[in-house]
Amino acid sequence: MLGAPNRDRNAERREATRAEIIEAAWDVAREHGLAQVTLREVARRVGMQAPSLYSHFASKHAIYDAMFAQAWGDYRRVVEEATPPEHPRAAMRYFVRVWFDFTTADLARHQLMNQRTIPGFVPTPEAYSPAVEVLEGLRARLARFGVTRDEDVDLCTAVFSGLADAQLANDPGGDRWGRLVDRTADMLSDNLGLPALEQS
Amino acid sequence: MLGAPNRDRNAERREATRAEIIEAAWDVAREHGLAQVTLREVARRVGMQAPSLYSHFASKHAIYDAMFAQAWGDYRRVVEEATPPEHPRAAMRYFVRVWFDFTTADLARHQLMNQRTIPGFVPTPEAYSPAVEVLEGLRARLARFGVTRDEDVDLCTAVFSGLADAQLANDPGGDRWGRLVDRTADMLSDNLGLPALEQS
DNA sequence: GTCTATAGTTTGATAGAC
DNA sequence: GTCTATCAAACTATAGAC
Repeated sequence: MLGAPNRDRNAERREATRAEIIEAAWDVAREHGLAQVTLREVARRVGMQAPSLYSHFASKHAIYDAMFAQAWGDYRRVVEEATPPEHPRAAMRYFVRVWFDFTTADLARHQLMNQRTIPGFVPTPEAYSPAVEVLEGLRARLARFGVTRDEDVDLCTAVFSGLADAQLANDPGGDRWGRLVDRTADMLSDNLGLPALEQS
Repeated sequence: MLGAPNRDRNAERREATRAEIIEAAWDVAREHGLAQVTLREVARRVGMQAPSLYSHFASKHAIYDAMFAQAWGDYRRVVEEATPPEHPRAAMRYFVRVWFDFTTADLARHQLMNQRTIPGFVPTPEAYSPAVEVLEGLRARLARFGVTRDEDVDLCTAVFSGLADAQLANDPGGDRWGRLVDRTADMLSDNLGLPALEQS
């Protein structure tokens, strides 16, 4: 009898090709804009003809979908691997900072993650699930500080993204709103009634 | 000699046609999305053939440009005609409310005013000027309350738009973030050190 | 799995008659 | 100022050979 190999080299290469395509799509998005991603250009960069992409993705939207999932998956990993400070106020600063830095680092990624800029594109539930988990993670972390009401969490998310949006929209590549991260976090902490930092 | 007429009926009708075209474009944008506005569909609604639009606008972007100018002009008018409350804290609530209601009332308009969702479209300086004036107006009004530093104004604008963005992105047509308008305004007032409302 | 060839569609814009 | 006719281009997607 033939022993079943414990690695599927075909599947591995297939997955590698998919990753290559997605990476090329990100490159195009960053250089020319998210909506300007074309199959021809993506294919050109991976050394294929456009129709060959259909061996790996069912449609162009499927590529966007994979990019969406990857982006939110990356952010989830960033959040999960990091260890926020113990103190609630310090943690709040940390949450805002991590979100701000991640979001403002890549405009195309921000547009895909947080805006509906691609006509007709709606992420599939599977692609969307990392985003849901991120929000649940935030909810859980805030709950440890006694922040449990939906409206409190909603206030946080709105203020978080407002800051990053303003930075990208009005001063891309700059620091004008980045300088307000700590202050904004403290403002939220005040409003939520988080305990003051002990002074020594 | 011929007396010069004091009304140019041709110019008036021309202007009326332009307005009609812009209105049709808004209708399409609201029904199908801002990026899905096509000259054919706009023309159809005003009873023209697509090429006829070029008698009134030099390009499709010129239509977007006029829409952009109109949207910010409308908001400027709303802000200028309104009389905010005297008290700083009440005024802050008022500012946020006006912005929130105007922005969330029309997603397509919001995308055109505040996001860069149309590939390649950049508003002309003339179209942009109402937006600048709105910001200057806010700056002036905040200055009356002693809020003069750029970073204070930046904080306000970021929080304002964050709230409206969250509403449109996560609960369009709903009220989940609308309920946070007053609270958010108060949070800003606290942070800016605005005087407390006198209690009776 | 990649290719060539091409279908099929949509779109912005121009030329020129009236 | 509006029309018809048409261009020119771009794009996604499919069919079928290899």
